Amino acid sequence: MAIATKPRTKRGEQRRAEILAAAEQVFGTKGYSDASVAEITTVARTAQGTLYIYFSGKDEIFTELVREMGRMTRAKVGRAVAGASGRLDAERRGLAAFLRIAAERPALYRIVEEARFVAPEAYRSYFEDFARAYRLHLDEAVAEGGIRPGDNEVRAWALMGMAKTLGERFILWGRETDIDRIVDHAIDMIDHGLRAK
Amino acid sequence: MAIATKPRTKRGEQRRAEILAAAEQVFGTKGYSDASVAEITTVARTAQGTLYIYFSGKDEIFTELVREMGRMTRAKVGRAVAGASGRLDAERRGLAAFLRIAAERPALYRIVEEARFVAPEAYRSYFEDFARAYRLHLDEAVAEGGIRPGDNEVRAWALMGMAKTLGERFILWGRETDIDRIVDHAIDMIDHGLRAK
DNA sequence: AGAAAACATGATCGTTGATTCATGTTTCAC
DNA sequence: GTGAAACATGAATCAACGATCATGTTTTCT
Repeated sequence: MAIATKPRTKRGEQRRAEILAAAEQVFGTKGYSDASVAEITTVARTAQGTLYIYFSGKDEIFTELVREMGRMTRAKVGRAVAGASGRLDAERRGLAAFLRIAAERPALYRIVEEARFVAPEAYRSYFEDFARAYRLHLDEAVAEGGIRPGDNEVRAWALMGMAKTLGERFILWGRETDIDRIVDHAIDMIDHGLRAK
Repeated sequence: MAIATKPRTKRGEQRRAEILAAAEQVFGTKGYSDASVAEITTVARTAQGTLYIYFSGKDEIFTELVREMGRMTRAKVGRAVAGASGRLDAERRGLAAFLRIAAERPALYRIVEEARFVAPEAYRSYFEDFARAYRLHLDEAVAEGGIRPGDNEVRAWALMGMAKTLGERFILWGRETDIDRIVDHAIDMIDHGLRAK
């Protein structure tokens, strides 16, 4: 696999973006191994060889999509959480933002999950980066008395796991349109726990 | 792909089991597509053709492993939860049992997750069967006043998601040996929620 | 013991699909 | 406007691997 170069012209940028968009669609619907380079380039309306100008191979283009999802998720969730009134409000906004991403880019969502097997490095850093930030926010909230003390590393991963699985079940499979309904119920549990008063 | 038959002799039973065990190991370490039938049969110390006496193909043996994980998880978690003093104790025992399975059979754990892409039907029924039972137990607990009312479908999936992700992070990646520590912290959140009193 | 069914073998077949590259076209700096 | 660099093409290559099957061995049943 030869090394690929960054595009140096406007046309190049565009081609690369077209190929990425096509790859998102094809990987997202067929999965990594059923997706062929031939199909990706057909959808992108380019020749097969063109893909290798911008990417070193099938796996690199896949990994790049995982990175894109990482950037997007950090940006959107970060923005959503920015104006929150406290940690529990931030949890609500963050979860809602995440589920909205799943609804808008289901292909990208699946790609990240499949990355666990196709691009384990990229998968791990996606979640570890997210967890690191998550944990820090929880630590701050504990310090400020907004939430009860506890193990925030465990909490961060538990909360990410909830979000992932709710997305899979209600957005990807269930095509739930009322995201707020899911968020309300999940947040109620995160907020108060299950124990009867 | 020809249809495969159930073994009719003791030797047959044993061979099939040997092949399944080899497949668990190979699929679990290399993943579905990097695992070759040749390697599975080498590990099982049989000829390649032998695999096709018991399984119709590479995908069927993989699916069978997902079913095995389903049976084992239902059995072990069911047994663990049986003597619980209430729903919250059942949550604790169930989560602990699940994480112990992840520690004992990490290959099987990975296989189930990869099934999402390799054998989606098997993957869905694994989790939907589990969710159905989970939800019923939560419904009962609400009826008996053991836990607060709420949407138990959302709760069941949220709780399964927590368990899955904690297993991945702390058992598969972190090789955490103190399972009870993880369980304690997670259950504390499930029990009381995050909100400061 | 003998026959039939079940099981085991592994070399071969056939398909698939990622990657390459020689040739042609477009862009852009000067 | 011109030349060099960048970009585009798609047919050909090549390795990998799942599945098969004709032949041989073992088990079971009476």
